[in-house]
Amino acid sequence: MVRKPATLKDVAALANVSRATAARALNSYGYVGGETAQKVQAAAEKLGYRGNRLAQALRSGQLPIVGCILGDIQNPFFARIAHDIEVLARECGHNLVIGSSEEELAQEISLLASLRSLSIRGFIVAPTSQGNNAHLQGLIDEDVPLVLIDRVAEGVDCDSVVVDNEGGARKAVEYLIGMGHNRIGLLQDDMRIFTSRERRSGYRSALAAAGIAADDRMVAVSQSTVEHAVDATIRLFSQKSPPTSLFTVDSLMTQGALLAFRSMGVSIPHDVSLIGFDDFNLATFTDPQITVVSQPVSEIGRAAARVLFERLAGKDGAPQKIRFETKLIVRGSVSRRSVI
Amino acid sequence: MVRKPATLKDVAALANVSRATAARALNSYGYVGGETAQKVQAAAEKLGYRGNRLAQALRSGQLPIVGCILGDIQNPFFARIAHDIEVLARECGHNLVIGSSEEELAQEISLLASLRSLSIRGFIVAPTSQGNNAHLQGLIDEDVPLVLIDRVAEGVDCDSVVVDNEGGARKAVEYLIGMGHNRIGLLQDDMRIFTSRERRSGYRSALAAAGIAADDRMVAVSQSTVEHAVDATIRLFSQKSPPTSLFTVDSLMTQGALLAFRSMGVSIPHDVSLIGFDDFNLATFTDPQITVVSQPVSEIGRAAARVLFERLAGKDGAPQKIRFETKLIVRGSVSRRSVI
DNA sequence: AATATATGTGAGATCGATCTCACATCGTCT
DNA sequence: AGACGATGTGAGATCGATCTCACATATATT
Repeated sequence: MVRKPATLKDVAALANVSRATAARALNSYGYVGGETAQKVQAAAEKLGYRGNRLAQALRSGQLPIVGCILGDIQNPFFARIAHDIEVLARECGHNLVIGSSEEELAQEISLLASLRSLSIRGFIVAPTSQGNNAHLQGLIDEDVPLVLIDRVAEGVDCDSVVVDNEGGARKAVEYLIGMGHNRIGLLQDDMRIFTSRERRSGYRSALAAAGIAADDRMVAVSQSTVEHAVDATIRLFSQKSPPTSLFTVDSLMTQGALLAFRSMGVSIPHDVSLIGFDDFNLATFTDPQITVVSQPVSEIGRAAARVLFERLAGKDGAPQKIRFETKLIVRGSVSRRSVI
Repeated sequence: MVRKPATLKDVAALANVSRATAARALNSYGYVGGETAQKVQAAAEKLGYRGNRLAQALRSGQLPIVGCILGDIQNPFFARIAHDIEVLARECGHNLVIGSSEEELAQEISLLASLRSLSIRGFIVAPTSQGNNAHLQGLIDEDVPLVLIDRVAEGVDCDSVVVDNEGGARKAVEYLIGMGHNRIGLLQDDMRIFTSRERRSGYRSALAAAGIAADDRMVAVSQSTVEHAVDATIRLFSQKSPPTSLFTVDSLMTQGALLAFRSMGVSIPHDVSLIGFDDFNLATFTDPQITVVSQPVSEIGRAAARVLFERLAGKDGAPQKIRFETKLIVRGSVSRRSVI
């Protein structure tokens, strides 16, 4: 029952022509007699011939696969992006290899090396690290198309798709300040991560503009998972004089903060005000609904894929740096606080 | 600046040996002189040689990649599974290609064909369809390892990892009945989908056991996304005599139902009781917390990957049919109803 | 000393598809 | 009639790694 897939040789034999002719007939290039072409088509049909993409790739040097290295597919933000990229890739006749760096530079590097040895055509990467991006520069040096997504990497000059993190964070914090808050907490993930740095920078600049001194006790750092965020929030709010409001840098952390507040019996927005970066499905179900800075998630993956496939199609030119705006969506998780 | 990656030939030339010897030195097989081996290693090192996996694969007939076709990576259930598979694959020196069938059989078939032409080593598939599984049978006929996940396909005899859908659904509905409900709604996705059928079957058998007649007006069908579930729920509860309780077959639909109830001003559990299949992060944050039937999501992907890699390692034997138990987690979204 | 065995190495075939080149066979134009 | 272009086709090289086979040496055994 174990029959090997048919090869071009088989097709050629069945059609009584040479491999070269069979190839011409199937890929329609060069001169092929009409009748011959038919014979070959028929033979291919009968054998269920379906070219070996590996062999084709060996010859052409390129496998019709694009690689995608993200922080974590479990994060709905990245899941959405991965999905959109996959859809576009399929439309372009490519498949998608996914790797998760788990925010470890070493992992990212080894994953990339492993994918490169596959002669993959192009990459979309959400780089983990700030500096140390020789592995990414290496791609560029060898003219392998690379699109950075969600984050840019220092000193790596290539296409990128990001959002206005700093501006979004600033809007959020300015809104809190405008509502009378001055003890504003920040729940962020690791400083190695670009978005985390930018969002913190927006947080800081909003504070500075309002003349509020930065205070490290107002800042908690955790990994970007619901569980870690719960712990970090509890720690942050167990201090003697905790923040009166909290800005969280992504939706998983927002959810973690929500769960933490519930477990601590802290009421939102009565006891603490909350505002998150990145919208999420249940943000409007919770009571109160959660005020967030939203980013156009559905655009990001598509934009990155579009740029990548343009490059694969041979488009030259200066790197495209796409940056989407963010939007403050006011709901009910922030309350006005009379200044004391 | 564009230097091609070094090939074995380059290494051999630099080390002044033949390609064969270089290969032997690098892969340590056959006889190689100690000194020669060193020279080759050094040359490889200097050139940054890193074998072309494509060429290796063409020769061996197999690319160290496993394919994974799921319904939708955006579903946190599948995202979790994909993540776990990716981690295990990496440990086994493989990469992961992901495709989304979007619950379309045609898509699943074409995706599988496209991945097969890559000479991928094995597959993990969540089959969309009930019958019509010739494409899956084709894999088995050619001895390509295949593990079905979350769902099994009729007439396809291979490894599989599923949960006790029927039992889980029965537990949920029995619990509702025990709480005095007899107008029990079901929000399910397409009947083509295995889990949907099984969970409905559990729903039906619980009703039947309690002597409650099945009523099609109590059943709503929608795609498995939050948005579609919102609409379906609203339709279901806009009838003259709507259900007094609802069982939803997955977490996205549960979230959709929650949003729908909120928008309709229906209070849980006062007006309507709700119980969902598959737990989710915010289930304990909502007010009330949501009662669910949980499945061991973190086990499923890992189990499937483990089985797949055992097969890839050459393990023979009868198909493994793994089936995990589900667990009813009682929280606060179901209220006792006095029988009228 | 002669044969057997262990140890190293290289030439060339192979995987499957593609592409260049050479060689046909037509028709057409001067 | 001879020549040139258009049209069709096949032989063989190529992509890069691997593996078989043949051929060397060196060491061991009788």
